[in-house]
Amino acid sequence: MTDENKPLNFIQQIMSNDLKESVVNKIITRFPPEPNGYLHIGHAKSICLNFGLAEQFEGMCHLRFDDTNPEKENEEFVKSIIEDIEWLGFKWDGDIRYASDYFDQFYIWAKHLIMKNKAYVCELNSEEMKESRGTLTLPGTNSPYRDRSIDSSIQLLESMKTGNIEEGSMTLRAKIDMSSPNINLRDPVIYRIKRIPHHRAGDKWNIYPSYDFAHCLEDAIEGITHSVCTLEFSSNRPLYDWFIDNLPVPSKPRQFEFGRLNMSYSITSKRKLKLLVDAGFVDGWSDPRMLTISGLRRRGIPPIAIRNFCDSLAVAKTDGLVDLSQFEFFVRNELNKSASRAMVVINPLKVVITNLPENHSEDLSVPCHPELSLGERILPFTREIFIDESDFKKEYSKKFKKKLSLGKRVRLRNSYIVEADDYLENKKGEIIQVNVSLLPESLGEDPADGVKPKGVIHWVSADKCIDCNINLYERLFHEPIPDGNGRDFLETVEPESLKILTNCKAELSLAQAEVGKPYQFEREGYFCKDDQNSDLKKITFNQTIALRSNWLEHKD
RNA sequence: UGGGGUGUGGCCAAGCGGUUAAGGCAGCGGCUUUUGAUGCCGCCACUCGGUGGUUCGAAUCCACCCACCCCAGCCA
Repeated sequence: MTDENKPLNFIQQIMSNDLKESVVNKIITRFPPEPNGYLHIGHAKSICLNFGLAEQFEGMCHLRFDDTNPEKENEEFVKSIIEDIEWLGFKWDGDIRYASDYFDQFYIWAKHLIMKNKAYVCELNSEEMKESRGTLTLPGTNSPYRDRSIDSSIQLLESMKTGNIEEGSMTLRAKIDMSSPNINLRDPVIYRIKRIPHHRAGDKWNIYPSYDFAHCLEDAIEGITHSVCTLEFSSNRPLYDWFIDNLPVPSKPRQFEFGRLNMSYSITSKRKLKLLVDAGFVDGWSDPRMLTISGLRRRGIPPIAIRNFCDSLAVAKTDGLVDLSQFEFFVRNELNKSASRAMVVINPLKVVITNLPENHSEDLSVPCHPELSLGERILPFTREIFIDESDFKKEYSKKFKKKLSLGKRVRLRNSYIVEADDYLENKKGEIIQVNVSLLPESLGEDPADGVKPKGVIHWVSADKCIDCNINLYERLFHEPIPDGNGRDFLETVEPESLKILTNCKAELSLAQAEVGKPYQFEREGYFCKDDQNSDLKKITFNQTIALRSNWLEHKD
């Protein structure tokens, strides 16, 4: 799985060293999602990192839901997260864990801090607390409740817990240093009152632990050795260490931060993705235009492509912007290897092969892949076929040499060579039919006269095909950094990013297309059957990604 | 602005005092091809945010400066 030629990243170096010097004897990592939204490609990087590290160093990786805020969390999100991790192909060690399983222990440790005079119940409301916290340059001032007695804090915490105190009126705070240059250390909140039930803990609690208090303790309880998170938590690390140092925890985990993944023309923020979903800009969390794991799945991107992409990413402390094309490379690379080939005409134009009898029908057996033995499929070849509108033009031009024009010939992919004789137009001057003649001996052979066609085009039998819809996608945002320089990212949403084509013609074999299986529609791109808009009458295919094209109009 | 972090080609990134400054993506040129796909070949930083210094030798060490990111939720 891991490439030995690749130099170790800084976390691997630390782990390798910790093992060598017996700082730890086994690496234990964790992936700790908050169930308040769906996972996206940024999480995939973290998943691949944490699970990958555990595998590489023969350690363990836990899956733990950081469910400390019942206001935003629910079971739907828990379910989707589990589904996405499994789909990516990872298996966590032991049972699924939940921060809420440790609530009793957290409470005991909170009282422990009070007893050691390291925490106190504060009656400042949020505005007052904000004022007394100071600013980046000014130190904060001590809360008037900072020196209240230990007994009083213990009693008030108990009342907070049992639901006798109004929300927002009291908090439990760590007693650290109101003048610390690190604002996180200015008596941070440990517990806040939320008199709402928890999706797992029920109505047992009216107070819930804050992230900073809970996260390090969860890690310590589970024996996590290396708690890997993203860069924005760097200034929380001293607080992480403070709790670990001041509580009788069973182990001493350490936190390490790496740069999160940003992708051009995309949003990798759960909060902002939720905005897109809630405002109806997209078709739910699994809209194929979003880089959510479920969106990528619905779009037909193989999990291995996501993993290979994530593994190619640097684990460092720089926060860069990865070009979407870098991801697309891994998608095409995987799909080219694994996708079955098929022919689908997206904008059909009727072609009549005039030198074939009316009822001509010939079954061509053709391979499903140019190199791999993925089997064969039957292609019915008949007198009337469809080709794509863009593959015929009356006049030949050098630029158009690979396509069909009057007097010129092309190869029908997997079939015969035809030559265009004439065409029919409607009143509007649109071409509605092309008449061609077929070169009889040209199946699998070069033409007898030695004039080889320059191009190959795809086609579908007009009578023996299926109708289908095709969803074509463009990037969801028209700015490389949708939320760049203070802009509202919703304003950069591209309204035309989904194009639905309803008159497409697919080869017969695609009637049996399976959801989750990738297909290459030759000369067009990669597609998959949509799991939401396909029915027995008509299938919808989602475009995964177009084929690369080096062909430029201005050349030739 | 106090604190924390980061600056190597269009993008990502290796580099850890002595290399002609890896590699990938993108781009460009060519060959092959019954997918203008794939594959293959070639090109693409006299220079590492800037300026000084240390050294026989600096992207790597030191000093100062500049730019960008994160922290002032009872979010995570």
